[in-house]
Amino acid sequence: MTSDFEARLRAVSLRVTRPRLAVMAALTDHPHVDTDAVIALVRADLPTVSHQAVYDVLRALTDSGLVRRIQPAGATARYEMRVRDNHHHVVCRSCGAIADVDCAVGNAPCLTASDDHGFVIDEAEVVYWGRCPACVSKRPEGIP
Amino acid sequence: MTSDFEARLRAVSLRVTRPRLAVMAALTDHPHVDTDAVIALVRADLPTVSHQAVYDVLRALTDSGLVRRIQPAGATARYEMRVRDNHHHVVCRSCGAIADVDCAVGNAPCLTASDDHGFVIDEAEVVYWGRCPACVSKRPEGIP
DNA sequence: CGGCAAAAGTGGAACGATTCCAGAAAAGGG
DNA sequence: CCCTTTTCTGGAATCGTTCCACTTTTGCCG
Repeated sequence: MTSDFEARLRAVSLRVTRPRLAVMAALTDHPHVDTDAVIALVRADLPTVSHQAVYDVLRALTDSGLVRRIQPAGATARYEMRVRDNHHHVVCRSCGAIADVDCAVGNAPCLTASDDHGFVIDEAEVVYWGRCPACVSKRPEGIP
Repeated sequence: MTSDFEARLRAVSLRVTRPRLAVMAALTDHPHVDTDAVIALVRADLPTVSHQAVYDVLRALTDSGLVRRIQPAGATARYEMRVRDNHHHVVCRSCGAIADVDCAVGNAPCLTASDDHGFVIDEAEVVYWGRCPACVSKRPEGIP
């Protein structure tokens, strides 16, 4: 597993460091976590890692395409390892929980805007907003 | 025009105040502006309005559905008056420019996730990422 | 028309996520 | 094993936004 992470890092010419491996392990076990959670998870293994290192690692991994950053409106950034498969997310308005959703209508339509205003579009991001099962059962009616 | 804004405010039982009318006028003339820009536009008419008043007004209008807040990942919040018509946005990766895009595939598919994980979904938000005509013509290749 | 309670606005301080910075440590090619 | 470059540390700074206590306005009501 670690050697897999190593290979992926080398494939994008990033050096293999303990903080990077720890971040990749954390994201593999915990999809959709925010930076604070990543810091906590990484420090469980490597207690001396600085918050800045985690920010740097997340940026390096995101820039090189090994990690995907998702940032629902009004929330802090979250990260996941699942990448390059055009999946989307459902976000709970009450508790912020996130779940994966495969592309609703296949591949093509998601990337096709009705009028692109001359923009060169390379990605269509879809966020479904609603309430998760737990929040719905707590309060069947509207948001608290 | 102002009387239209008044009517809309009263319709959602909000008091009619100068700052609120000024914000509505600013958003009508300038779609997709951020809070700073709204503050500047409002102060052109009412120089003494505090930044806090603008934040409060934007929140009140957004909560009551008169204004829509959009917040592309990694950018500050932006606001628009066009509301309740299920339109989406294209965002330029280089300069942050935003343009409106009508729903790509009609109404139904946009709200239909392939597997909703038990979430009660009430909205599907789509953001198209790419590069605007101006940025493409400046640097036809990748992002700077 | 003038008064009153509730709603809005003012100005300034506080906050939280993220970034900037300069120096120390570690990675990996020769 | 050494040297250059990349990465990490620790602390300060930034930026958008929110919190707070107090003052002003709005709009209902007599």
